[in-house]
Amino acid sequence: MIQKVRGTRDFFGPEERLFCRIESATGRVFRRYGIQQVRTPIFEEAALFSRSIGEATDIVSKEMYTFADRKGRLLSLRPEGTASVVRFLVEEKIQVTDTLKLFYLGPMFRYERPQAGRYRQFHQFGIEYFGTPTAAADAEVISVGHALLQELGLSGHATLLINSLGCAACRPVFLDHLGVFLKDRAADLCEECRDRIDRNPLRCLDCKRDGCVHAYESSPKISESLCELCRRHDAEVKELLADAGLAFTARDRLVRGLDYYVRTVFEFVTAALGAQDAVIAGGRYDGLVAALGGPDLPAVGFAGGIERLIELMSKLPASSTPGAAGACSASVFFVCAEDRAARRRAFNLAERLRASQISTLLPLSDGKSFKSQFRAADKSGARVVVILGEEEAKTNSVSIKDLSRGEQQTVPESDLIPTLDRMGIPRDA
RNA sequence: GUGGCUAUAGCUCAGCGGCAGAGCACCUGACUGUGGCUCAGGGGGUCGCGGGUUCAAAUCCCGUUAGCCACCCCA
Repeated sequence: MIQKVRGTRDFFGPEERLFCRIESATGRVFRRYGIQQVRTPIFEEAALFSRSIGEATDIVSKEMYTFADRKGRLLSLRPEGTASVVRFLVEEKIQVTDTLKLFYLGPMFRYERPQAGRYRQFHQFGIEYFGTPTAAADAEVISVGHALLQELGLSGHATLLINSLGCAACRPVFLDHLGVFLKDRAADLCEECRDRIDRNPLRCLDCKRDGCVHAYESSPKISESLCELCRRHDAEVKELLADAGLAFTARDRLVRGLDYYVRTVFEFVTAALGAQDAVIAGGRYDGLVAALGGPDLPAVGFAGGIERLIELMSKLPASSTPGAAGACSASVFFVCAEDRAARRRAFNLAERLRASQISTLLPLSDGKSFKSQFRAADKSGARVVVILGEEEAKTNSVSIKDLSRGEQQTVPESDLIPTLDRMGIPRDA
C-alpha cells in the first residue's frame, strides 16, 4: 500500500468542512477591508526565497524543498507566501498609488519534523499591505486578523502579543548592547543560546529554558533602545488598537524568525494547541520590496495557519461547527420500488428537484428493501423522503414523508415541488 | 536535525509467550410499503512492515515506516 508522504494530510468530513469554512471566512473578511486576492505559483526560483527570507534562517538553510528542473533551473516549493507576492508586485510593475492590499491562500512546503500543528505541506492565508508606512496600516492589519478570528468564533481563544523590533537606525544599537550582555553572561546560558549569540541573538530572548529565562530578566530591553520614530510608531499602533477595543499584551521578547521584519511584530496565540501556538502572525517589513529589486515600498502583513485553526476549532464545542452530522446533507431522499418504471420515474423526478435547486439523494444501487432505504434516508440527514411505490405508480402521485415529524401525505406528482416549498425545504442550501 | 512514547476490526481501545477480543460503527431480521428506540443475528484482521529468538510471537529482541509529545523552528 502506498501511503501519503510524511507530513502531508488528507482533509475529509468535518475537517474538510472546517477547511472550507476558513477559506470562505478569509474571503469575506478580507474583502470587507478591500483586500484583493492574488494567486501566485507554488514554486519559484530558489533564489527568491533565499534573498527575501534570509540565507541564514532555518527555513532557507534546511527546510526548503529545492530541486533542479530538466533545464537545470534551481526551483523551490514555496515555504511561505510573502516572497511570491512581492515578486509579483515587482515583476508586474503594479502601480501603488496609496495602499495596495493583497491576500493569498494556499499550500506551503517546509521540510520539518512533523508534529501536530506542523506539517510539510501546510496551508496558509496571508495579507500584505504595500505603500503605507503609517501606524494606522499596522493597526488595520492586526485588526483584520482579529476580525477573521472573530468570524470563526475564535476571538475568545486567542491572545494578541505585540512588540517592536526597531528599525535600521536603532536595531543595530540594540543588537550591540544585547551582544555585549549575552557574551558577558554566556556561562549562564544553555548551549543553544550560546550558539545563537552571533547567528541570531534576538532569538535568544525567546528561549524557554529556566536558566536563560532568568538570565534575560536583566537583559537590555528593545523597548528601551528604540529610536524616537520607532517609539512614536509603536505608541501610535497601541493607541489605535486600544481605541478599537482590541486587547493586546506587549511582549518584549516576541521576535520573528524571518530576517525582513522591522518595527511592529505580532502574533495571535492560543493556549489550546501546545507548542505550535501561533495561529496568525506577522509584522512590518519595509525593506523587502526594495531588496527584491522593486521600489522602496514600506509593507506590513501577516500569515495564518489553516491546519492550526482547524485543530483549534475541532476542540471547541460542536455548536460552533454546524453541519457536522450526516455524511451528506441533502434535503430530499428518494425511496422507490424495485421495478424499472419506478426507478426511471425516481431518477427523472430527482433531476427535476435538483434543477429547482433542491438538494436530492437517489439510491443508485439495486435490491434495497424499503426498510433499508429508509434507514439510509435517516442517516443521510435528509429532511423528507419522497416515496415512489406501487400505489403511487398507479395514481401518478408521490408520497412525501417528513422525517422529523413522522407525518406523511400523498399528492399528485405535479404538486411535489409546491408541497416541498410549503414544507420549507430550502433551495440551494 | 535531537530525545521520548505509540502502532491490534471503519473508529476508540483491551489482550503482553499458548484458539484474535470488547464497545461504538456497519449489514440483515423482528406479521410480505416506512427511519430513529429496543431486541436477535451477521460480516469484517497480513495484530504497520521486514527480520530474529522460541516447540510456539499480536506479545520478547533488532531494524524500518508512520503518528504523537517535547526540543529546534514556525503559521
